[in-house]
Amino acid sequence: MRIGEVAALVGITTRAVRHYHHQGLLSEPPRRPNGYRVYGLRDAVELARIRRLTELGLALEEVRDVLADDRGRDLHEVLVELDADLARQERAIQERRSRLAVLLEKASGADLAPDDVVSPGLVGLFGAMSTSAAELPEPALAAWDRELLALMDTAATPEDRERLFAAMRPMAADPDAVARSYELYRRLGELTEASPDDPRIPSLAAEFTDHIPADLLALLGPDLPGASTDPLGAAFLADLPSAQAEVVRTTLRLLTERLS
Amino acid sequence: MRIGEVAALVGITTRAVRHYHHQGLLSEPPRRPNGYRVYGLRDAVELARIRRLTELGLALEEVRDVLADDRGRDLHEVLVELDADLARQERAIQERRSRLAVLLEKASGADLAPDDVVSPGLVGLFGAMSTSAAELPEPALAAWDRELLALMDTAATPEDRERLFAAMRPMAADPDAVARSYELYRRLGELTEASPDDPRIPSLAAEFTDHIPADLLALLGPDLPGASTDPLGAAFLADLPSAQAEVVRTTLRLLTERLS
DNA sequence: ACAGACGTTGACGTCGCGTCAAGGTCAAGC
DNA sequence: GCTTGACCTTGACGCGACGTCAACGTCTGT
Repeated sequence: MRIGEVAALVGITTRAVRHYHHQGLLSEPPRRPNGYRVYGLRDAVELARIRRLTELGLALEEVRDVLADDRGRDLHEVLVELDADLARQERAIQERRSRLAVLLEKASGADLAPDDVVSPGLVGLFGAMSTSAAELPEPALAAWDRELLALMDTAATPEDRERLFAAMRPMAADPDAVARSYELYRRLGELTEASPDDPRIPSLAAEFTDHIPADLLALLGPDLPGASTDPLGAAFLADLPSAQAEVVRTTLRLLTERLS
Repeated sequence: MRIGEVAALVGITTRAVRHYHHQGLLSEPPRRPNGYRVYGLRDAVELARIRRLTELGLALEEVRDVLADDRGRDLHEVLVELDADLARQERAIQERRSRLAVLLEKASGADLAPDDVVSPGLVGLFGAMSTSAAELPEPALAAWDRELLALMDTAATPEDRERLFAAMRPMAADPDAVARSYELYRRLGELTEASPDDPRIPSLAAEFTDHIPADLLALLGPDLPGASTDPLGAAFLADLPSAQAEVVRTTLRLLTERLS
């Protein structure tokens, strides 16, 4: 047989056959005087073996090792390992699909924005908030805060997220609390052009401080953004107009005091 | 923030961040006088968005399109398509795992050779044969035939295989039939050194012909290897010593006559 | 002053082939 | 004999999402 025939017989391309030669998986067969390779049935059987193993997901190098060692022990180990690997992949795909399912379900009712691609827990949190705030316009700064939450969603460990979202859920589900949050954000928004010593700053900071529930504060406590050492806090403050940054700084100071 | 800080914040490598810049997923931020990139919170949020989408399995190009078009319709289509793709992958993995499971189960009892990596149907067929022939030594040519079967396993369509294996199973499960097969193979093996006009050839061919059940012959009928046109038959005969090839040729001729 | 941890650009490696490019070979039909 | 078209040959680049040097400049702490 010539290369195209043997390739068609085992259902692969001629390119793949030559590739296997090149990688040392299959020894080069004899040639006709014109240079054409001549394959026998043994080659076809060997190719079929290679193909079955690669279709299982073995890398070509592993296939080569298996065919070289040529006895079962080694193959068995490889297959067990492969099965574990496939199991991992399967779980990963299922995880992704479940996240997708949440998104697609949500999208069937409402419109879908790119920043909505977050963990199911956070989707639930946002859903609760938007229900609570059904009639209220959302202040720009609150939307920004939501983006920050989405950012945290990728940064923290799953357990941390769970606890954080659990602590926030009561607030998100309470229409009064959400309305109060929006009111505070609105007043913060009014300070865009204010000077850093505006008289409204201390009182607004105090009200923000009072608005944070004790359990949520306790949870946040250990790593309250010091705004001095960590780059996240620094970038956060650097992005805000100075009066607003002052409110945040004061609020953080008050919260730290409340913790001690 | 510098690049390492923003990368750590969203849980990716600096190389990935620069890659995203290079691919146009994220615009280049301003630089310090020393050339260092300076990132703000918006960049971190954007990176987190990119990361969430890529983790779902979107290609960078798709992510770029989604972020560019920036409204839900397009994203929704992409996600539906993605879900379908993931579903395909999941099925493929499950298929592979189920084949692996058959192999691993079999391997726990007996030893495992590379050529045993075949379809479940064929594994069952071989299992039935080895049970039927528990006490008999397997002739070398029968082993060779088994390899050919494994070869067909990859070549034919699943339905063809199913029917073929179904037709062969009664023979494989019948100890008398298997013993008879082995006997014929043994006598074929004795012809390795014989001349092409050895007197044992016609009778052996006749016995082989009689040994094939009618239903199996009917199934094989349409594409009985003519040994003239198709390369598989030619290679098969070319690989055999001349006397044995003569037996095969005669048997094929007799079978063809029996069909007409 | 110097070590060590950061940053910069640029380029090559990964893996299993697909896909040209630039030819040579062969059987069939004119 | 000539052409056409299907096959064969080797060699080299492309893909996708970065990892990993290399060769170098910059900042920070002791």
